Amino acid sequence: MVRWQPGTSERLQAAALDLFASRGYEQTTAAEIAQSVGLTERTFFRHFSDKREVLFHGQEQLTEAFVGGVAAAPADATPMELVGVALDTAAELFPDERRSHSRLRQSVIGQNPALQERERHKMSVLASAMSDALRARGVAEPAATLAGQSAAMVFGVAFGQWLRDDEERSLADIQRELLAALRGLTGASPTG
Amino acid sequence: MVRWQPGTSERLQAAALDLFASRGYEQTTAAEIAQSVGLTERTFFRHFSDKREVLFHGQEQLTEAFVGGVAAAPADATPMELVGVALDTAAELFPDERRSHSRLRQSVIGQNPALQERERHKMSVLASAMSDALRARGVAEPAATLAGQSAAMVFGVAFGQWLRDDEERSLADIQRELLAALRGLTGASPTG
DNA sequence: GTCTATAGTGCGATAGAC
DNA sequence: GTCTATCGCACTATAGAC
Repeated sequence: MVRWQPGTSERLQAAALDLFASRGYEQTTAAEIAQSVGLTERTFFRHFSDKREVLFHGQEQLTEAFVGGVAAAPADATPMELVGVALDTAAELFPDERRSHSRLRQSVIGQNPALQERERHKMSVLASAMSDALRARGVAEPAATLAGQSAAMVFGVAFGQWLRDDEERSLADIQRELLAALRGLTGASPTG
Repeated sequence: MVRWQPGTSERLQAAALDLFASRGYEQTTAAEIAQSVGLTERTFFRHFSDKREVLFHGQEQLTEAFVGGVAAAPADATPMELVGVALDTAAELFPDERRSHSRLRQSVIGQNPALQERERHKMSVLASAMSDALRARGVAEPAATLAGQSAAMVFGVAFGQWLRDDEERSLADIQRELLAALRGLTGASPTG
Protein backbone atom coordinates (compact mmCIF):
# COMPACT_ATOMS: atom_id res chain seq x y z
CA MET A 1 0.00 0.00 0.00
CA VAL A 2 1.36 3.36 -1.05
CA ARG A 3 1.63 6.00 1.61
CA TRP A 4 0.45 8.80 -0.65
CA GLN A 5 -0.53 9.20 -4.24
CA PRO A 6 0.28 11.95 -6.71
CA GLY A 7 -2.24 14.61 -7.59
CA THR A 8 -3.38 15.21 -4.03
CA SER A 9 -4.55 18.74 -4.79
CA GLU A 10 -6.49 17.57 -7.82
CA ARG A 11 -8.19 14.76 -5.90
CA LEU A 12 -9.14 17.16 -3.13
CA GLN A 13 -10.54 19.61 -5.66
CA ALA A 14 -12.63 16.97 -7.39
CA ALA A 15 -13.92 15.56 -4.10
CA ALA A 16 -14.75 19.05 -2.84
CA LEU A 17 -16.76 19.92 -5.95
CA ASP A 18 -18.67 16.65 -5.69
CA LEU A 19 -19.53 17.16 -2.04
CA PHE A 20 -20.36 20.84 -2.42
CA ALA A 21 -22.67 20.04 -5.32
CA SER A 22 -24.51 17.27 -3.51
CA ARG A 23 -24.68 18.54 0.09
CA GLY A 24 -24.03 22.25 -0.29
CA TYR A 25 -20.91 24.26 0.48
CA GLU A 26 -21.60 25.16 4.10
CA GLN A 27 -22.89 21.72 4.94
CA THR A 28 -19.56 20.23 3.90
CA THR A 29 -16.61 20.52 6.26
CA ALA A 30 -13.00 20.59 5.23
CA ALA A 31 -12.49 17.44 7.31
CA GLU A 32 -15.12 15.57 5.28
CA ILE A 33 -13.49 16.52 2.01
CA ALA A 34 -10.13 15.32 3.29
CA GLN A 35 -11.54 12.07 4.67
CA SER A 36 -13.30 11.30 1.40
CA VAL A 37 -9.90 10.96 -0.26
CA GLY A 38 -8.17 9.38 2.72
CA LEU A 39 -6.46 12.44 4.14
CA THR A 40 -6.74 14.53 7.29
CA GLU A 41 -8.17 18.00 7.72
CA ARG A 42 -4.67 19.29 8.41
CA THR A 43 -3.51 18.11 5.02
CA PHE A 44 -6.41 19.89 3.36
CA PHE A 45 -5.30 23.17 4.87
CA ARG A 46 -1.72 22.51 3.85
CA HIS A 47 -2.83 22.44 0.22
CA PHE A 48 -5.39 25.24 0.39
CA SER A 49 -5.01 28.32 2.54
CA ASP A 50 -8.72 28.26 3.26
CA LYS A 51 -11.78 26.19 2.47
CA ARG A 52 -12.94 28.34 -0.44
CA GLU A 53 -9.61 28.17 -2.17
CA VAL A 54 -10.16 24.53 -3.13
CA LEU A 55 -12.53 25.77 -5.84
CA PHE A 56 -10.18 28.39 -7.21
CA HIS A 57 -6.94 26.68 -8.02
CA GLY A 58 -6.45 27.01 -11.75
CA GLN A 59 -6.85 30.76 -11.79
CA GLU A 60 -3.09 31.06 -12.09
CA GLN A 61 -3.24 29.40 -15.50
CA LEU A 62 -5.91 31.87 -16.53
CA THR A 63 -3.75 34.79 -15.50
CA GLU A 64 -0.79 33.28 -17.32
CA ALA A 65 -2.88 32.95 -20.48
CA PHE A 66 -3.87 36.61 -20.33
CA VAL A 67 -0.38 37.85 -19.61
CA GLY A 68 1.16 35.51 -22.17
CA GLY A 69 -1.31 36.71 -24.77
CA VAL A 70 -0.25 40.29 -24.19
CA ALA A 71 3.41 39.39 -24.47
CA ALA A 72 2.90 37.48 -27.72
CA ALA A 73 0.92 40.18 -29.53
CA PRO A 74 2.36 42.15 -32.48
CA ALA A 75 4.65 45.03 -31.60
CA ASP A 76 2.41 47.71 -33.11
CA ALA A 77 -0.81 46.58 -31.42
CA THR A 78 -2.99 49.20 -29.73
CA PRO A 79 -3.97 48.66 -26.07
CA MET A 80 -7.39 47.33 -27.04
CA GLU A 81 -5.83 45.04 -29.61
CA LEU A 82 -3.64 43.65 -26.86
CA VAL A 83 -6.75 43.05 -24.81
CA GLY A 84 -8.31 41.23 -27.74
CA VAL A 85 -5.33 38.93 -28.16
CA ALA A 86 -5.27 38.21 -24.43
CA LEU A 87 -8.95 37.31 -24.44
CA ASP A 88 -8.51 35.00 -27.42
CA THR A 89 -5.60 33.27 -25.70
CA ALA A 90 -7.55 32.84 -22.47
CA ALA A 91 -10.54 31.39 -24.30
CA GLU A 92 -8.43 28.43 -25.34
CA LEU A 93 -8.53 27.26 -21.74
CA PHE A 94 -12.30 26.83 -22.02
CA PRO A 95 -13.20 24.56 -24.91
CA ASP A 96 -16.83 23.51 -25.17
CA GLU A 97 -16.04 20.14 -23.55
CA ARG A 98 -15.33 21.97 -20.33
CA ARG A 99 -18.69 23.69 -20.24
CA SER A 100 -20.57 21.15 -18.13
CA HIS A 101 -17.82 21.05 -15.54
CA SER A 102 -17.70 24.85 -15.44
CA ARG A 103 -21.47 24.97 -15.08
CA LEU A 104 -21.42 22.64 -12.09
CA ARG A 105 -18.69 24.65 -10.44
CA GLN A 106 -20.50 27.90 -11.15
CA SER A 107 -23.76 26.61 -9.72
CA VAL A 108 -21.95 25.89 -6.45
CA ILE A 109 -20.35 29.33 -6.42
CA GLY A 110 -23.63 30.99 -7.30
CA GLN A 111 -25.29 29.58 -4.21
CA ASN A 112 -22.80 30.96 -1.72
CA PRO A 113 -21.93 34.63 -1.18
CA ALA A 114 -18.55 33.81 0.32
CA LEU A 115 -17.57 31.94 -2.82
CA GLN A 116 -18.80 34.75 -5.04
CA GLU A 117 -16.64 37.08 -3.04
CA ARG A 118 -13.60 34.94 -3.64
CA GLU A 119 -14.40 34.78 -7.34
CA ARG A 120 -14.59 38.56 -7.61
CA HIS A 121 -11.29 38.82 -5.81
CA LYS A 122 -9.65 36.47 -8.31
CA MET A 123 -11.02 38.53 -11.18
CA SER A 124 -9.61 41.61 -9.57
CA VAL A 125 -6.18 40.01 -9.30
CA LEU A 126 -6.49 39.08 -12.95
CA ALA A 127 -7.31 42.67 -13.86
CA SER A 128 -4.25 43.91 -12.00
CA ALA A 129 -2.02 41.36 -13.70
CA MET A 130 -3.35 42.47 -17.08
CA SER A 131 -2.71 46.11 -16.25
CA ASP A 132 0.84 45.24 -15.22
CA ALA A 133 1.40 43.34 -18.45
CA LEU A 134 0.13 46.28 -20.47
CA ARG A 135 2.39 48.67 -18.60
CA ALA A 136 5.29 46.33 -19.31
CA ARG A 137 4.45 46.68 -23.01
CA GLY A 138 4.74 50.45 -22.70
CA VAL A 139 1.09 51.37 -22.39
CA ALA A 140 0.80 54.59 -20.41
CA GLU A 141 -1.53 55.45 -17.54
CA PRO A 142 -4.42 55.58 -17.15
CA ALA A 143 -4.86 53.54 -20.33
CA ALA A 144 -3.05 50.50 -18.93
CA THR A 145 -5.23 50.34 -15.83
CA LEU A 146 -8.46 50.93 -17.73
CA ALA A 147 -7.63 48.44 -20.47
CA GLY A 148 -6.56 45.80 -17.96
CA GLN A 149 -9.77 46.24 -16.00
CA SER A 150 -11.78 46.16 -19.22
CA ALA A 151 -10.20 42.87 -20.20
CA ALA A 152 -11.24 41.27 -16.93
CA MET A 153 -14.68 42.82 -17.24
CA VAL A 154 -15.24 41.44 -20.74
CA PHE A 155 -13.98 38.02 -19.68
CA GLY A 156 -16.27 37.98 -16.66
CA VAL A 157 -19.39 38.96 -18.57
CA ALA A 158 -18.56 36.62 -21.44
CA PHE A 159 -17.88 33.70 -19.12
CA GLY A 160 -21.22 34.17 -17.42
CA GLN A 161 -22.94 34.22 -20.79
CA TRP A 162 -21.02 31.16 -21.97
CA LEU A 163 -22.42 29.16 -19.06
CA ARG A 164 -26.05 30.02 -19.70
CA ASP A 165 -28.28 27.10 -20.59
CA ASP A 166 -29.37 28.46 -23.96
CA GLU A 167 -25.92 29.63 -25.03
CA GLU A 168 -24.13 27.75 -27.79
CA ARG A 169 -21.47 30.14 -29.04
CA SER A 170 -17.86 29.58 -28.05
CA LEU A 171 -16.33 31.72 -25.32
CA ALA A 172 -14.02 33.34 -27.86
CA ASP A 173 -16.96 34.36 -30.05
CA ILE A 174 -18.88 35.83 -27.14
CA GLN A 175 -15.83 37.78 -26.02
CA ARG A 176 -15.28 39.23 -29.47
CA GLU A 177 -18.89 40.36 -29.70
CA LEU A 178 -18.71 41.97 -26.27
CA LEU A 179 -15.48 43.74 -27.11
CA ALA A 180 -17.10 45.15 -30.24
CA ALA A 181 -20.12 46.22 -28.20
CA LEU A 182 -17.83 47.97 -25.73
CA ARG A 183 -16.15 49.83 -28.56
CA GLY A 184 -19.52 50.92 -29.90
CA LEU A 185 -20.71 51.91 -26.46
CA THR A 186 -17.84 54.14 -25.42
CA GLY A 187 -16.77 55.34 -28.82
CA ALA A 188 -20.15 56.12 -30.35
CA SER A 189 -20.89 59.68 -29.29
CA PRO A 190 -17.88 61.72 -28.14
CA THR A 191 -19.85 63.94 -25.79
CA GLY A 192 -17.95 66.54 -23.82
CA MET B 1 -28.96 54.16 33.33
CA VAL B 2 -30.47 53.61 29.92
CA ARG B 3 -30.30 50.12 28.55
CA TRP B 4 -29.49 51.18 25.06
CA GLN B 5 -28.74 54.33 23.10
CA PRO B 6 -29.49 55.31 19.50
CA GLY B 7 -26.87 55.10 16.81
CA THR B 8 -25.52 51.74 17.90
CA SER B 9 -24.33 50.79 14.42
CA GLU B 10 -22.54 54.08 13.93
CA ARG B 11 -20.78 53.82 17.28
CA LEU B 12 -19.67 50.29 16.50
CA GLN B 13 -18.38 51.37 13.10
CA ALA B 14 -16.38 54.26 14.53
CA ALA B 15 -14.96 52.11 17.32
CA ALA B 16 -14.05 49.36 14.89
CA LEU B 17 -12.18 51.70 12.57
CA ASP B 18 -10.27 53.14 15.52
CA LEU B 19 -9.26 49.74 16.84
CA PHE B 20 -8.43 48.30 13.43
CA ALA B 21 -6.25 51.32 12.67
CA SER B 22 -4.34 51.16 15.94
CA ARG B 23 -4.02 47.40 16.58
CA GLY B 24 -4.69 45.92 13.17
CA TYR B 25 -7.77 44.14 11.86
CA GLU B 26 -6.90 40.58 12.83
CA GLN B 27 -5.58 41.58 16.22
CA THR B 28 -8.96 43.10 17.07
CA THR B 29 -11.79 40.76 18.06
CA ALA B 30 -15.46 41.47 17.58
CA ALA B 31 -15.88 41.19 21.33
CA GLU B 32 -13.36 43.98 21.90
CA ILE B 33 -15.12 46.30 19.50
CA ALA B 34 -18.42 45.65 21.23
CA GLN B 35 -16.96 46.08 24.71
CA SER B 36 -15.36 49.38 23.73
CA VAL B 37 -18.83 50.84 23.28
CA GLY B 38 -20.43 48.97 26.17
CA LEU B 39 -22.04 46.14 24.22
CA THR B 40 -21.53 42.41 23.89
CA GLU B 41 -20.13 40.37 21.04
CA ARG B 42 -23.57 38.93 20.36
CA THR B 43 -24.97 42.40 19.75
CA PHE B 44 -22.15 43.19 17.34
CA PHE B 45 -23.20 40.23 15.23
CA ARG B 46 -26.80 41.32 15.36
CA HIS B 47 -25.83 44.56 13.62
CA PHE B 48 -23.25 43.14 11.25
CA SER B 49 -23.53 39.77 9.63
CA ASP B 50 -19.79 39.31 9.96
CA LYS B 51 -16.77 41.12 11.32
CA ARG B 52 -15.75 42.66 8.00
CA GLU B 53 -19.14 44.15 7.36
CA VAL B 54 -18.63 46.79 10.06
CA LEU B 55 -16.34 48.62 7.62
CA PHE B 56 -18.73 48.47 4.70
CA HIS B 57 -22.01 49.91 5.86
CA GLY B 58 -22.63 53.02 3.82
CA GLN B 59 -22.21 51.24 0.52
CA GLU B 60 -26.00 51.29 0.20
CA GLN B 61 -25.91 55.08 -0.01
CA LEU B 62 -23.32 54.84 -2.74
CA THR B 63 -25.48 52.47 -4.74
CA GLU B 64 -28.49 54.73 -4.21
CA ALA B 65 -26.50 57.69 -5.52
CA PHE B 66 -25.53 55.81 -8.67
CA VAL B 67 -29.02 54.50 -9.31
CA GLY B 68 -30.60 57.84 -8.47
CA GLY B 69 -28.23 59.59 -10.86
CA VAL B 70 -29.33 57.32 -13.66
CA ALA B 71 -33.00 57.91 -12.91
CA ALA B 72 -32.56 61.70 -12.83
CA ALA B 73 -30.66 62.00 -16.13
CA PRO B 74 -32.23 63.59 -19.24
CA ALA B 75 -34.54 61.37 -21.25
CA ASP B 76 -32.40 61.42 -24.38
CA ALA B 77 -29.10 60.54 -22.71
CA THR B 78 -26.89 57.83 -24.22
CA PRO B 79 -25.80 54.93 -21.99
CA MET B 80 -22.38 56.48 -21.40
CA GLU B 81 -23.98 59.83 -20.60
CA LEU B 82 -26.09 58.06 -17.99
CA VAL B 83 -22.89 56.62 -16.56
CA GLY B 84 -21.39 60.11 -16.45
CA VAL B 85 -24.36 61.54 -14.56
CA ALA B 86 -24.31 58.63 -12.11
CA LEU B 87 -20.60 59.15 -11.44
CA ASP B 88 -21.11 62.87 -10.85
CA THR B 89 -23.93 62.15 -8.44
CA ALA B 90 -21.89 59.58 -6.55
CA ALA B 91 -18.93 61.95 -6.26
CA GLU B 92 -21.05 64.28 -4.12
CA LEU B 93 -20.83 61.69 -1.34
CA PHE B 94 -17.07 62.22 -1.21
CA PRO B 95 -16.25 65.88 -0.68
CA ASP B 96 -12.62 66.70 0.04
CA GLU B 97 -13.33 66.93 3.78
CA ARG B 98 -13.97 63.21 3.77
CA ARG B 99 -10.62 62.37 2.25
CA SER B 100 -8.68 61.82 5.47
CA HIS B 101 -11.36 59.53 6.87
CA SER B 102 -11.48 57.59 3.61
CA ARG B 103 -7.70 57.31 3.60
CA LEU B 104 -7.66 55.85 7.10
CA ARG B 105 -10.34 53.35 6.20
CA GLN B 106 -8.57 52.43 2.99
CA SER B 107 -5.25 51.90 4.76
CA VAL B 108 -6.95 49.35 7.01
CA ILE B 109 -8.56 47.60 4.06
CA GLY B 110 -5.31 47.66 2.12
CA GLN B 111 -3.55 45.70 4.82
CA ASN B 112 -5.94 42.79 4.87
CA PRO B 113 -6.83 40.48 1.96
CA ALA B 114 -10.16 39.47 3.46
CA LEU B 115 -11.22 43.09 3.59
CA GLN B 116 -10.10 43.70 0.03
CA GLU B 117 -12.20 40.76 -0.99
CA ARG B 118 -15.25 42.25 0.64
CA GLU B 119 -14.56 45.58 -1.03
CA ARG B 120 -14.42 43.96 -4.45
CA HIS B 121 -17.65 42.21 -3.73
CA LYS B 122 -19.34 45.47 -2.87
CA MET B 123 -18.09 47.01 -6.09
CA SER B 124 -19.51 44.07 -7.96
CA VAL B 125 -22.89 44.54 -6.33
CA LEU B 126 -22.70 48.20 -7.31
CA ALA B 127 -21.97 47.26 -10.91
CA SER B 128 -24.99 44.97 -11.00
CA ALA B 129 -27.24 47.65 -9.53
CA MET B 130 -26.02 50.08 -12.18
CA SER B 131 -26.70 47.57 -14.94
CA ASP B 132 -30.21 47.04 -13.57
CA ALA B 133 -30.83 50.77 -13.47
CA LEU B 134 -29.69 51.13 -17.06
CA ARG B 135 -31.92 48.28 -18.15
CA ALA B 136 -34.81 49.99 -16.38
CA ARG B 137 -34.10 53.06 -18.52
CA GLY B 138 -34.44 50.97 -21.63
CA VAL B 139 -30.77 50.31 -22.38
CA ALA B 140 -30.49 47.02 -24.26
CA GLU B 141 -28.08 44.14 -23.66
CA PRO B 142 -25.18 43.77 -23.68
CA ALA B 143 -24.80 47.56 -23.48
CA ALA B 144 -26.52 47.77 -20.07
CA THR B 145 -24.24 45.21 -18.49
CA LEU B 146 -21.08 46.63 -20.02
CA ALA B 147 -21.96 50.22 -19.17
CA GLY B 148 -22.90 49.29 -15.60
CA GLN B 149 -19.63 47.44 -15.13
CA SER B 150 -17.74 50.32 -16.69
CA ALA B 151 -19.30 52.76 -14.25
CA ALA B 152 -18.14 50.71 -11.29
CA MET B 153 -14.72 50.28 -12.88
CA VAL B 154 -14.23 54.03 -13.39
CA PHE B 155 -15.43 54.74 -9.87
CA GLY B 156 -13.06 52.18 -8.42
CA VAL B 157 -10.00 53.42 -10.28
CA ALA B 158 -10.89 57.05 -9.63
CA PHE B 159 -11.47 56.45 -5.93
CA GLY B 160 -8.08 54.82 -5.58
CA GLN B 161 -6.46 57.75 -7.30
CA TRP B 162 -8.39 60.26 -5.18
CA LEU B 163 -6.91 58.72 -2.04
CA ARG B 164 -3.29 58.96 -3.18
CA ASP B 165 -1.06 61.21 -1.12
CA ASP B 166 -0.09 63.50 -3.97
CA GLU B 167 -3.57 63.76 -5.45
CA GLU B 168 -5.42 67.08 -5.12
CA ARG B 169 -8.15 66.92 -7.75
CA SER B 170 -11.73 66.27 -6.70
CA LEU B 171 -13.19 62.80 -7.19
CA ALA B 172 -15.59 64.18 -9.80
CA ASP B 173 -12.72 65.64 -11.83
CA ILE B 174 -10.74 62.41 -11.74
CA GLN B 175 -13.77 60.42 -12.80
CA ARG B 176 -14.44 62.72 -15.75
CA GLU B 177 -10.87 62.42 -16.93
CA LEU B 178 -10.96 58.64 -16.66
CA LEU B 179 -14.24 58.45 -18.52
CA ALA B 180 -12.73 60.52 -21.32
CA ALA B 181 -9.68 58.26 -21.35
CA LEU B 182 -11.91 55.21 -21.59
CA ARG B 183 -13.72 56.74 -24.55
CA GLY B 184 -10.41 57.43 -26.24
CA LEU B 185 -9.13 53.97 -25.47
CA THR B 186 -11.98 51.93 -26.82
CA GLY B 187 -13.20 54.30 -29.45
CA ALA B 188 -9.91 55.44 -30.97
CA SER B 189 -9.15 52.83 -33.58
CA PRO B 190 -12.15 50.78 -34.72
CA THR B 191 -10.13 47.70 -35.52
CA GLY B 192 -12.01 44.66 -36.71
C1' DG C 1 -0.09 16.08 14.36
C1' DT C 2 -2.20 18.45 18.43
C1' DC C 3 -4.07 22.25 20.61
C1' DT C 4 -6.38 26.57 20.81
C1' DA C 5 -8.46 31.16 19.73
C1' DT C 6 -12.01 33.23 17.41
C1' DA C 7 -15.71 33.73 14.07
C1' DG C 8 -20.24 32.97 13.72
C1' DT C 9 -24.97 30.50 14.87
C1' DG C 10 -29.14 29.00 17.54
C1' DC C 11 -32.06 29.50 21.23
C1' DG C 12 -33.98 31.34 25.30
C1' DA C 13 -34.31 35.09 28.72
C1' DT C 14 -34.76 39.95 29.86
C1' DA C 15 -35.69 44.77 29.61
C1' DG C 16 -37.45 48.65 27.77
C1' DA C 17 -40.53 51.16 24.02
C1' DC C 18 -45.05 51.44 22.28
C1' DG D 1 -50.28 43.08 25.82
C1' DT D 2 -46.61 43.29 21.31
C1' DC D 3 -42.24 44.40 19.36
C1' DT D 4 -37.41 44.94 19.31
C1' DA D 5 -32.73 45.46 21.19
C1' DT D 6 -29.73 43.32 24.14
C1' DC D 7 -27.65 39.65 26.68
C1' DG D 8 -25.89 34.92 27.96
C1' DC D 9 -24.68 30.56 27.02
C1' DA D 10 -23.58 26.49 24.46
C1' DC D 11 -21.89 24.98 20.33
C1' DT D 12 -19.26 23.98 15.69
C1' DA D 13 -15.88 24.85 12.10
C1' DT D 14 -12.20 27.39 10.57
C1' DA D 15 -7.66 28.45 10.64
C1' DG D 16 -3.34 29.29 12.71
C1' DA D 17 0.16 28.49 16.35
C1' DC D 18 2.97 25.36 18.53
